[in-house]
Amino acid sequence: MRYLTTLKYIDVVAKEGSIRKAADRLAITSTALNRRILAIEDEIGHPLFERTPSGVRLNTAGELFVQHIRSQMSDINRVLSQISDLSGIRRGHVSISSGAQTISVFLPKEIAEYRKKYPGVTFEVLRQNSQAAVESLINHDTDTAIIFDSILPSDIQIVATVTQIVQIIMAPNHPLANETSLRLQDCLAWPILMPRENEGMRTLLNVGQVQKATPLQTIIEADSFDMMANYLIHENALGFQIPISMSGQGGIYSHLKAIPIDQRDCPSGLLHIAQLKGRVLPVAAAKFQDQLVQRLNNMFPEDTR
Amino acid sequence: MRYLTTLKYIDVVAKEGSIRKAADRLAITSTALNRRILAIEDEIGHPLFERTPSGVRLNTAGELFVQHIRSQMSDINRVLSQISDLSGIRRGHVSISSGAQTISVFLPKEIAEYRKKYPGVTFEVLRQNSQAAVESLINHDTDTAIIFDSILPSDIQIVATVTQIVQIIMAPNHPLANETSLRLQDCLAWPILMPRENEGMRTLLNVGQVQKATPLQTIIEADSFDMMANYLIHENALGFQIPISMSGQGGIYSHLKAIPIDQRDCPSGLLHIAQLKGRVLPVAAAKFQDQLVQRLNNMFPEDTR
DNA sequence: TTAATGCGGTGCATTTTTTGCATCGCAGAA
DNA sequence: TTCTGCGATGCAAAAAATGCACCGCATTAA
Repeated sequence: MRYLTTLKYIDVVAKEGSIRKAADRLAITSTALNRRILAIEDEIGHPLFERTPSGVRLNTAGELFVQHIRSQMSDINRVLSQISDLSGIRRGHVSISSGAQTISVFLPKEIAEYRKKYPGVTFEVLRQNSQAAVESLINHDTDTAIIFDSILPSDIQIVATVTQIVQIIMAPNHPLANETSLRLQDCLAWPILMPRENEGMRTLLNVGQVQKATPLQTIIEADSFDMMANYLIHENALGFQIPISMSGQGGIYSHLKAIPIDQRDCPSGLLHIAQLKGRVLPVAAAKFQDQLVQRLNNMFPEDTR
Repeated sequence: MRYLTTLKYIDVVAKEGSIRKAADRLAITSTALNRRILAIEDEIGHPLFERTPSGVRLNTAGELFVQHIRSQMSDINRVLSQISDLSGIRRGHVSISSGAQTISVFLPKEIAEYRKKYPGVTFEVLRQNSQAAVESLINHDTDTAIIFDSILPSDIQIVATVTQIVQIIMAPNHPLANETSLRLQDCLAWPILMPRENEGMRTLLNVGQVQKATPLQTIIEADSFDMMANYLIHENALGFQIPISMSGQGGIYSHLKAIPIDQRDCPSGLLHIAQLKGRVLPVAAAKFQDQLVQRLNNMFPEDTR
């Protein structure tokens, strides 16, 4: 969209923090870019950038304006894809923030299924923790997010929620593999693979650890659940997981045993589908989000909120 | 905003229904305008207008696009006024749809009070019935609306609601002036001033009339409550009104007597403050709306919903 | 302290885009 | 039928955006 170029430019400058760098990336001269910015600042009657010796930085007005730009850009994309729909083209793009718990097994399956119906739709998947996912939604970098965390800021709209109990996973020949429920103290004797601090699940586990003062023997902290799952094949250790991560038929997880932690030791977590509040999603993203919500409802009918 | 000119042009063309007329209004040549439109249609890859021998008309894609344009335009205005706020200027513009019941006495008082605090804010008041008010909100022609009607479409967000009982108004020396409550049959003997069909109050009165099959002697149908109120000074007739219309200290209404209709004959109506769902109002409009809501709560504490 | 580097801003010639005029073809109206 | 008013188009003039060379300035490195 031609009329949006200036806005696009401003967005890039804001992101690069320097007019020259942005100009470079946009394949124009810094002069031209500089003048566009001066022109629009003049038109607004208020500067958008603070000039520093090392570049530029958005001031408050700039923050407001850039926020508007981003919402405008994603809205025009939505409108354009709706218009394409009219021509029967059915194309579009969906951008998703996903936590590590869902990105490996759950999400690929869902995307594949969606693309069977709409092969013209392209996807972009970002693996992000809760905080980064929220930021991406706010910046319009992603359309929808799958977040495993209890609380979300108020400018995020929760579209669906399921509760997920934390499970302990292990090799099928592990001595604990035949239990139906485990308490944290049962795990003291075994090496533990622990999710990293900024993962939602870690928060839940911390609750149990602090309350019970149970010093688990954490041998590995990782932010990749796949890595941890694969490790369990090689050592008789214990890892943690939530049901949705195990939902796939194939893969590593089908070789592992999952046993729920006793509720007294570790509260259940909440898995949310979320989007930016007040934003109208592009058709493709809205439909995909619908599919996710419906899938969660089907997979965990009793845990849906 | 320079980069919005093309969008503005499209909006005008859509409203005028003709490129030449629009060009005339925009003080440019039809050629230039025509080519801008062709260019953007080309860029979108889909026509926005249907060409007819007598002009142009939006097609479905155009409707979508124009909707986007309007929302963008009002959003940029919001952002700009926020930015002005940063400079401490405190200016802005509020555009209001109001029914005939509130436009005469209630609204001017509120606007005056608001402008005491923010003299830089300008106002635009449209007297519209329920349907037109809804349309104006959707088109972003107005920011907020005061609507006396029971049901509103789902794309309108109701911000506040008070119930308003219908009252019968008359000259203070009217034989019925000392009653504390009136039934419709009490009015049969007197000439009636009736609100017009598309007024919300008329709907309420129709309920009573149909149920009771009471043929009121309607001598004047009007869409101006002021006109009707003034008429009551000259003839011993009866009119209808709701409490909020009488709220002023001075004016015609202070010379008239208002007596509520018995609830069995005429249901209470709902007075809503409403805005377009999902829209972020400009600061000035948001503050004014807040003031209205608070005022209603204070005036009719027991009737607020 | 000085030289060097990298930043945003500016004057001027050049290129690109937009505009206006004259004109066409077309479809209803008179 | 002619006539009128509509959107579209070729072409030249006007306007806007761009690129180049260069400025002043602040920070950094020597």
